[in-house]
Amino acid sequence: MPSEAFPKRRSDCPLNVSLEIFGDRWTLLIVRDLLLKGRTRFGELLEGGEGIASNILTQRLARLEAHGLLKRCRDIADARRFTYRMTQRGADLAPMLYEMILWAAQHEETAAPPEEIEAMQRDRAGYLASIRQTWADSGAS
Amino acid sequence: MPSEAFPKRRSDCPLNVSLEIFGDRWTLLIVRDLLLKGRTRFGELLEGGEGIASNILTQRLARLEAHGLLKRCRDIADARRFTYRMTQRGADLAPMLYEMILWAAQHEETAAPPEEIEAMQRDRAGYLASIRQTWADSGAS
DNA sequence: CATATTCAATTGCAAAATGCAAGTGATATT
DNA sequence: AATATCACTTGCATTTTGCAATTGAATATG
Repeated sequence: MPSEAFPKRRSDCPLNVSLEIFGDRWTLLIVRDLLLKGRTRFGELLEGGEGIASNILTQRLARLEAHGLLKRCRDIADARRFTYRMTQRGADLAPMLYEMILWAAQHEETAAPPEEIEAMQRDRAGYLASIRQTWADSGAS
Repeated sequence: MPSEAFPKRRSDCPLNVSLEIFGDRWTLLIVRDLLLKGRTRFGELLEGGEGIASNILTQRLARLEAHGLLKRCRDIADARRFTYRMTQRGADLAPMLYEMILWAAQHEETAAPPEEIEAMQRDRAGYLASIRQTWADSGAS
């Protein structure tokens, strides 16, 4: 019997599988903050800029953890705290994020500085490498 | 005052902009059928495999059209029908779809044949070119 | 012409997800 | 001991979704 985090799939099409894991308005914003902005704590994620509610954040973090995209650990220094870090599996979403960001920046008016977008476009590999760096710096194992 | 299809943005972050346009469980499945499977009609999209409801399909098609990702035309042969085709703007989502498909196929059990995934991975440019071909064949202008 | 069928879309209504404010318990700080 | 912080959790109103039945326009059939 499928649990809450793993309801029965509508189909096994890989695109659908992706959408059932992170196809909603919030999940990838959390991934952005963890992977691209180097955030690690609940409170930091709450202030992500789009105003996610704490109950939604809790639920999405639990779902991402259940799918092995992030891991949740007690903070060593402060036992009230947890740290949230993307796993390798989760960090592998970077190329997809890159394409989503680039599409919007090219086709819509966004807050992304044009020169940054041009740099992204010019050096995709470099951009992805810098994400891997951010991720590694956050203390991923 | 923002219309229904264009509610006020939560933020102008390009990732958020993308998510506000197609960040839900259904929209990209429709894009998949239009762009990758060469479907063009409402009835074909209804039978996409995941069982989308007709009211959701109508709403998503309208939203995609409002954002200029597809265009809706009366069928020349049968005036009851409409044809739905991705625009260039919409077809530019192909690299993102590629990454979403690849991620799921690499990290989850999916219906995608492993040899197809390996071929995709080996020749990204070729895969994207074949999508452009499918799209062009559907009669896009 | 009359009837039936196809097509895209709409309606009604139940169920689920979301948004928001307030509250909880465990831990830390003073 | 008193207060503050942190990560949730709860309650409840609003919104979105899912599903089945239905609509009206256009087409096909007898």
